[in-house]
Amino acid sequence: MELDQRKLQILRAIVDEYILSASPVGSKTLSSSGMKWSSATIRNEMADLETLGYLAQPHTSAGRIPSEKAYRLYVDQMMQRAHLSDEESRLLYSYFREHVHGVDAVLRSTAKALSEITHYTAVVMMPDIGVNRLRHLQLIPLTIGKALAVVVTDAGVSQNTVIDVPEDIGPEELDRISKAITERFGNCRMSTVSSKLVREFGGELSQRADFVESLLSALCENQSRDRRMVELSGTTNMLEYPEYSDVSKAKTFLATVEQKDDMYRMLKKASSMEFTVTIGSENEQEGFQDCSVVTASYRVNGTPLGSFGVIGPTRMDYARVLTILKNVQTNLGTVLQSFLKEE
Amino acid sequence: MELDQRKLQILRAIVDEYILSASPVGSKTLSSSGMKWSSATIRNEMADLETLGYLAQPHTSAGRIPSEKAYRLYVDQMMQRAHLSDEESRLLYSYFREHVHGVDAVLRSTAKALSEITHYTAVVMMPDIGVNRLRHLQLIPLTIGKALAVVVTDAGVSQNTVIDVPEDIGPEELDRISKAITERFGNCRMSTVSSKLVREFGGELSQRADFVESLLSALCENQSRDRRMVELSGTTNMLEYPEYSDVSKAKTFLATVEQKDDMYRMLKKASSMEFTVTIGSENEQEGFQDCSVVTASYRVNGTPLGSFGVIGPTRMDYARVLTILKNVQTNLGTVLQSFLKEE
DNA sequence: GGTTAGCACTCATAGAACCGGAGTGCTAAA
DNA sequence: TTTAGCACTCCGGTTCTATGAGTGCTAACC
Repeated sequence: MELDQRKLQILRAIVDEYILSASPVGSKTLSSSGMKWSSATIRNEMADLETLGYLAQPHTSAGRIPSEKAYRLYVDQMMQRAHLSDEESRLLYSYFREHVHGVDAVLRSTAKALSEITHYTAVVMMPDIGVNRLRHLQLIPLTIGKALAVVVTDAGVSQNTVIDVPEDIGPEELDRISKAITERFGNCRMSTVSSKLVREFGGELSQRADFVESLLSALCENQSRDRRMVELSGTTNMLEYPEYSDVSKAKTFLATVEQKDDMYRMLKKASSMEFTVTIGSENEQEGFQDCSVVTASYRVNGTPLGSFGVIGPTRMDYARVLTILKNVQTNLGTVLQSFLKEE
Repeated sequence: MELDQRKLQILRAIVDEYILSASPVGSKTLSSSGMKWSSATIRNEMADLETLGYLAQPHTSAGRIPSEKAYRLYVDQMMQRAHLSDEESRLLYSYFREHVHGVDAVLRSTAKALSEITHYTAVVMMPDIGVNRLRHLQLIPLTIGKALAVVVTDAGVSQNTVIDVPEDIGPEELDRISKAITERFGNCRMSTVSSKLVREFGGELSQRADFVESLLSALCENQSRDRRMVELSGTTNMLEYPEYSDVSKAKTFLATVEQKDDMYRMLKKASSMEFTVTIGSENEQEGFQDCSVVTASYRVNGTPLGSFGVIGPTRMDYARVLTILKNVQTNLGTVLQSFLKEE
């Protein structure tokens, strides 16, 4: 069933107002603030919108609040593009100018910027290493039987990994192996640097095939096991909204958001889409039933590397958040590009 | 003014009870739970204790709550040693058995263990690099003009640092410089590897003295600027205590605890002491006026490397926390020792 | 027909009044 | 010196009431 023009207009006004005030919107409020119909007319329309499932009443004789269905409609069709003030976009940009020490730092800085500007909670996924190209592998001896593997890719530096080394491999040989791998696989995507290729390749590496294989699997495992691959910021911002004036609600939210595994899965899933908006119960996470999550992917040369997003109450300012995300997306694209310029 | 035996006994009972219940303790409660005096007697003593400043009354006709002065006395003189159940100490120990991938991982695991076992907020300071001995320095070329410096010390791995490199130094030379520095300064304390020594030393290094100098200063600066040098865990545990059922209080607490710079300073200061107990307003931090902080230092061969601690409400279970910290301290000492065995 | 004014009705919220109970301080007796 | 007793205080919870924002419905209006 199609909503006519007037219904749409009223619905939008209600959503806009509710996003701002967080309290149910009444017909009088609307008619006295720039609506050209009387409160009675609006009342009738609101009753219709309620039976259609776009509005809900906390109790009789309260105003209406938007349902999730309404937010969905709002986001998909009705929302008007928000505008960032010059100062805001300058502020936003400055976050990317300051820290240029590698991809990780930029992404962490992104999380901070997002949370500070939106006043919601921001979450940023560190890029999957698989799509990146190997620049340099260095094995550094630690103690007997242990070494540190440092992987540098075209997108920056990955986590260091502590690996086991057969006792008969000395520091010099580690160095030689590092050089051989770097030389052979430099500029290959990490995901293709598999043990298969190693076995096919002759020379020094083939003699140490077992070791190299275990090395690579250790690198991959470390990658997937590492929980620090999502950066959070502004978790406590949520405590400012009346939705979370109840401590127990705040606690479940904070607990959910700190499940880095879940956050990672969520962002990973979203990274194939340019933007996603997930409203209330559309979220898989138990603790996000009253939240909305808005994400954007960051990409370099069209390849999606990962995603980042903002988590807020369902009545979040979607328009504003989306423009901010769009802004960050392009900024981030430019900065990341600069890390890969000599592809 | 000295407190007689009976006053002490009553005071202790009040503190014990208040730590448990979080609500003011009345004279009847005490007399009916194993105290050998009548409520009237206890009442008189409580009145005395109040004028002496050890107790406070939230309002007339409420029970008494301990003042900070009382906690101080309790901690310094009256507290009885708490006992950990076998299961608890086994659990505690298991945290140190699981993750043995380097110092950082152990300390992170420590934070988690502390917060989970105490149900308070735990904070652990990463060790200062200065006291450690250099094992290996590796410079890895990133792009033109940039390189990654990886420092391995006897205590494990430090953060990686991105440094600037003069354009006329190529990958091979970086490698040679790495080796030269490693060879010359291997086993020296990081703090003594200063540019002075570099200048005094002949050979390749002296030709590149400027670069090496800037390299070392970059390493030191990175060390001091890095905000990730304190690990937090269980920040949201505090929301479970009635002290923080008010969201605004919870927010100020969380905000304070996330000031990693301040936390670092606090722990750094405490690391010269074996244990510290800081009660309420004794804390420098604004947001900790209603909290107590208990810390312990971790040391290897007698040298203090850093410290860790627990933050909770002033009515925290000091006895229990202290035994747990003591336990962790020895465990940590043993584990860290094993990283340095081949000194 | 759609639109609007008017009116009775609902119900959450805030404040006032009230009460019970836990706890005190003081006094007097043991 | 200790304790029983008693009057008093005051918080916290409950109940009651007034207020007002907001509704649905009806009837008049254009």
